[in-house]
Amino acid sequence: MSKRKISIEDIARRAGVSHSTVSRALRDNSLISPQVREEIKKIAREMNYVPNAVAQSLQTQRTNTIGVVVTSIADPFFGEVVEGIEQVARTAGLSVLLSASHRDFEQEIAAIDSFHRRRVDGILVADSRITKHHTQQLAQIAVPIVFLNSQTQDQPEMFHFIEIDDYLGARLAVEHLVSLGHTSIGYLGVGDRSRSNQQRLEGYRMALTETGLSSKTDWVAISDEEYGRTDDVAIGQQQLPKLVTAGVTGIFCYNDMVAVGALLACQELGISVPQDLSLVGFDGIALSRYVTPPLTTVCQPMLELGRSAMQMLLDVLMEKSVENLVLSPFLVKRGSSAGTVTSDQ
Amino acid sequence: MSKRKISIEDIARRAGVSHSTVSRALRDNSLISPQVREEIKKIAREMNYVPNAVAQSLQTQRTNTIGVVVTSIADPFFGEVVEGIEQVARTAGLSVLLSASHRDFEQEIAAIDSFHRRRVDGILVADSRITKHHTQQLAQIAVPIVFLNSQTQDQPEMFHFIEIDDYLGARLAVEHLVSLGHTSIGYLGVGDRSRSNQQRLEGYRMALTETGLSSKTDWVAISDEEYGRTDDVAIGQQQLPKLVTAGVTGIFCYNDMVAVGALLACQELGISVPQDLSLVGFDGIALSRYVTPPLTTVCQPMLELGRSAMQMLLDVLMEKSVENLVLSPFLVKRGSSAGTVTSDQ
DNA sequence: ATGAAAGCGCTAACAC
DNA sequence: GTGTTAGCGCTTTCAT
Repeated sequence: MSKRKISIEDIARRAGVSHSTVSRALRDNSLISPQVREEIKKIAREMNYVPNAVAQSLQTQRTNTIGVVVTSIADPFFGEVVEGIEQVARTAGLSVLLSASHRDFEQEIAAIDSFHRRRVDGILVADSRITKHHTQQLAQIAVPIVFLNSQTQDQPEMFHFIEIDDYLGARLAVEHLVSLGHTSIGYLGVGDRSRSNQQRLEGYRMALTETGLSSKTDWVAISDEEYGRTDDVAIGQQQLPKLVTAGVTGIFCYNDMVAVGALLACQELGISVPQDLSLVGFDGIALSRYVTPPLTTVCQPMLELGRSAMQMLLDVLMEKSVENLVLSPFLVKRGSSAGTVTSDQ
Repeated sequence: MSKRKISIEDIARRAGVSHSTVSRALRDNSLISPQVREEIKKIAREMNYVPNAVAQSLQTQRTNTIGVVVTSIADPFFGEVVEGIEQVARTAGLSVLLSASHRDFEQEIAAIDSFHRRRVDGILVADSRITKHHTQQLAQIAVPIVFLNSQTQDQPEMFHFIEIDDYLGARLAVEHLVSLGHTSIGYLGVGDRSRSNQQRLEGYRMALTETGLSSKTDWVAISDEEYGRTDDVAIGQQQLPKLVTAGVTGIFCYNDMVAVGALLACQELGISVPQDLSLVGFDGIALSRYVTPPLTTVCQPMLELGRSAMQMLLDVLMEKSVENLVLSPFLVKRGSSAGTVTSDQ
């Protein structure tokens, strides 16, 4: 915190008033005569006074700070989300503390705990791994928490959450492929994201069933847990061959990075996308637009996810009533998917 | 800051000791008898005591928090950098406050000011727009600041900085193209990043001169300021045709996003990369690996940039002597560049 | 309209 | 070893 700074006492002394008068003047309290108020402000400016937010926080019991936990800061998905969060946080005069959980339960708790000690006004947790078992400890915290796309099966019902409709997303992807004429549609998923992966898989199965199609067991490829630690692109690359062997003509991928991996594998294997195989991603990260062919993908409104989550937290802080939110993803058709009725077969 | 929490007073009362004894016990002060210490810790645990970092900060004059300013949180480049920062910050027990400047001078100052009020222990600013004119105001701050890849021409010499060698980067790019046999090499830059863009352009010119080649004026395309607000991909797309018309066979692009834009434009114009035209990017963001063809690019060690910057700040805080750092970029050859001696011309 | 005094929760001299 | 006291810089009754 460096050298001693100017305090309201210093200003008070210089202005020949009490420190409480300074405090009031600086905060435009209506009871201070306009003249002294201006005089005090002038002196404060001259002395380069910078209010000490720490002292203010101790007194007011508000830090005007929120904590945000994401799995990885470098992940383009969370980049967008945090951008959205920060935008509305700043507008509301709140600063954001950022921490990474690396999809590790311990680190997630550690981050939340650190925020708790720092007395943040609220916490946002993306991709949480917290289950009901730990609800107890968290309940103590008494700090408003909003979960974004929580990955736990049993959402602690006492907290607020906002999430994207994975079932709907999966349905959009599958229906798109079906509408293109595909009948052998696979799913390429990841092993360690319990909830979203599971719901997308379920959604995929449901959509298939509803359209009168079925899914063979070998049309679903999920990476082993061991690969879970690898990056998603690698997962896509490793798993793609299986699905091709299984004979699918269209694949719904867990997310865009996985889809990119699949695309890379196709290039290596001489499989043309979308002529030989259609690929659909999930998320709609910037990257999806720039690969060749550009990815057809189920977009999550990432910026809005962040913005709305922050707005929910703001509402909680202002003690408004808050409804949990389920956001709808939307399909963006691009070059990686096409019909099966190939002319040049 | 929510409801009233347990304080050391509460624990003291319950343990039948004074609050300072509790304070000492909790912090393993050697003067407290082991038995009471454990007893107190036990009680603290039972009462779910969570130390109030705000009060600690007010007393110790340290917040164990640093502030980080980047131009955009969603930018993949800064994502990596911040990831690096957060890693070493957390290891050192520091939390990070994150804010975006959107390449706007006012917002940058506002962010720094906000950090100042919050009494952060140190500040990291990436892509700063601060010039000597404002050095005065900043000097008052008396908070250690480390600049990362400062974009101002006149670096305030009183602060620490770490940056990447743009001249060397440009040279690597140009020499690579030259070694491939190119003699008509262009530069595709952006209009609003004064320093890095200028140094890369200069480096490009120097490298050309050194290898005995020249550069025609229309071999350099810089987007207008107006496009500056658009995204880099759009800039690349818009500017590429000019350079092609000018007859270059190889282009050094300001960064990867610009290069991707150029690549997209090529695809539309039916220009094959690298057969008809070689492209070299800058940064080495993940995306560069996944476009087709993958980008040959001058990589900045992004994670290391963040880590080292944070380490520098840590050193400053521990009052070690600190040297400014200039990091070297390195070339990664991939598919977007190739020789000019085309066989099928 | 302004000042005096208490207190937010903690650490650290200084006593004993 | 442990308690007493002061104080970090601010906001906020309560007097006047």
